[in-house]
Amino acid sequence: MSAAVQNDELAEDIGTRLKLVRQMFGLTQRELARRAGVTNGAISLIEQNRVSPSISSLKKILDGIPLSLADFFTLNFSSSDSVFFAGEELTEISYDPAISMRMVGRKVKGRAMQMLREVYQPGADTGDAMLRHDGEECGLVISGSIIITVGVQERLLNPGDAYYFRSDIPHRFRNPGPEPCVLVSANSPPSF
Amino acid sequence: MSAAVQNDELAEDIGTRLKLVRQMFGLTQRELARRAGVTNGAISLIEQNRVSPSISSLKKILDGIPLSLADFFTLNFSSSDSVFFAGEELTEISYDPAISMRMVGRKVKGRAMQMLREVYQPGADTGDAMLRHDGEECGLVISGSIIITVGVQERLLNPGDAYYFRSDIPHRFRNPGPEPCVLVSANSPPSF
DNA sequence: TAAGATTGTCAAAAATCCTAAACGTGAGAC
DNA sequence: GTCTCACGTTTAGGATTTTTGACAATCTTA
Repeated sequence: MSAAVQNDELAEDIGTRLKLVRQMFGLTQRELARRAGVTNGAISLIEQNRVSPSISSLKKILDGIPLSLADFFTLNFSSSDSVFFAGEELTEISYDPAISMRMVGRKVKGRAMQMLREVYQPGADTGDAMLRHDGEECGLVISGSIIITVGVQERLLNPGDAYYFRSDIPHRFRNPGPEPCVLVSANSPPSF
Repeated sequence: MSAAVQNDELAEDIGTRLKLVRQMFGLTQRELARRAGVTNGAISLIEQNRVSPSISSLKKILDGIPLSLADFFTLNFSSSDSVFFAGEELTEISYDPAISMRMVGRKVKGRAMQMLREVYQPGADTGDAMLRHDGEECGLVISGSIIITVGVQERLLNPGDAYYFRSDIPHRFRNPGPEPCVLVSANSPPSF
């Protein structure tokens, strides 16, 4: 279904920003309200910019995600932090994987990373219980194809396509095709 | 008088954070209130954590500084961002000025910088109208001594001592002593 | 089709924040 | 000393936010 999030060039207003963040984590107003210990009505009003929440309220809400105030205001929804990169965006990259990987997230501040080679057999699926952990994660599909879900975004990636996202956004990998999918991934900070 | 700001290892609460920021920019509650278009009472209550301000109020207040919400929550008051470095903290540094300068702010993310050699004659003073401009600024005293004021912090620096601060914090240099003061400074981004 | 659950929204009451105007303190000037 | 001024604090009341408890719209399932 890939209900692409509308990439407002700048999510300046708090309401839109909260809504984008909430959807990015796959939460409903009520679910987030339950976790945060506030009412769903409050979240509704805030997201419509009908009210300007107090810091304490916003903090409670973000704790339900969880996300720090600093991260909330720092989060950048502009396309330079985009989740997906088309294969042709990487055409000028050398075939050395270590180098091509860095190029995938070239607009993101450099960090120490560690690469992995992953193979998804036909039908493989990391499952409904979306993965979520600290750090950042990126990868490039080598052969076969795979459906990757990150927050509310979902896409079928073919050889040459790539991804880059924060690992604390719930994510899922599954291979619906008839052949194995091989991809090279990297995560930060190195955990293996 | 050097009313040293209490460096709470983590200024977690909004009130303390706002107070530190306000003092760092040399503003009184009333002056900030006037610039921001709120009342001084509101700022007083917020700084005492008697109320949790709404985002709109906090934004108005920060606009009076000015400082973005993202910067406000990101600002780090921990000692690793400290303003002053004792001379002995630099002892292991080679006598090459270009190298010693980078070591002064070694805990700060590296940035492109440009160095200057400055001489302050006896009585020299950059004046009451505190300097303020974009970028960052650091330096090391070579000979003589100088009183440097940065926000609410003030200190007499002797040869071997050094400083590092964000240039948008109001600052002032003056040499009350009988001999010229020579110091090597660097600022970022390069402006000369 | 209809029942049931889930979603986002809304109106009025309760809770919280912001303003206006006062107060107390401390530092200079005379 | 007293006067004056600037500072941060406090209080009462008006303004804004949050809760409570509903509502209609959209799915899911039978």
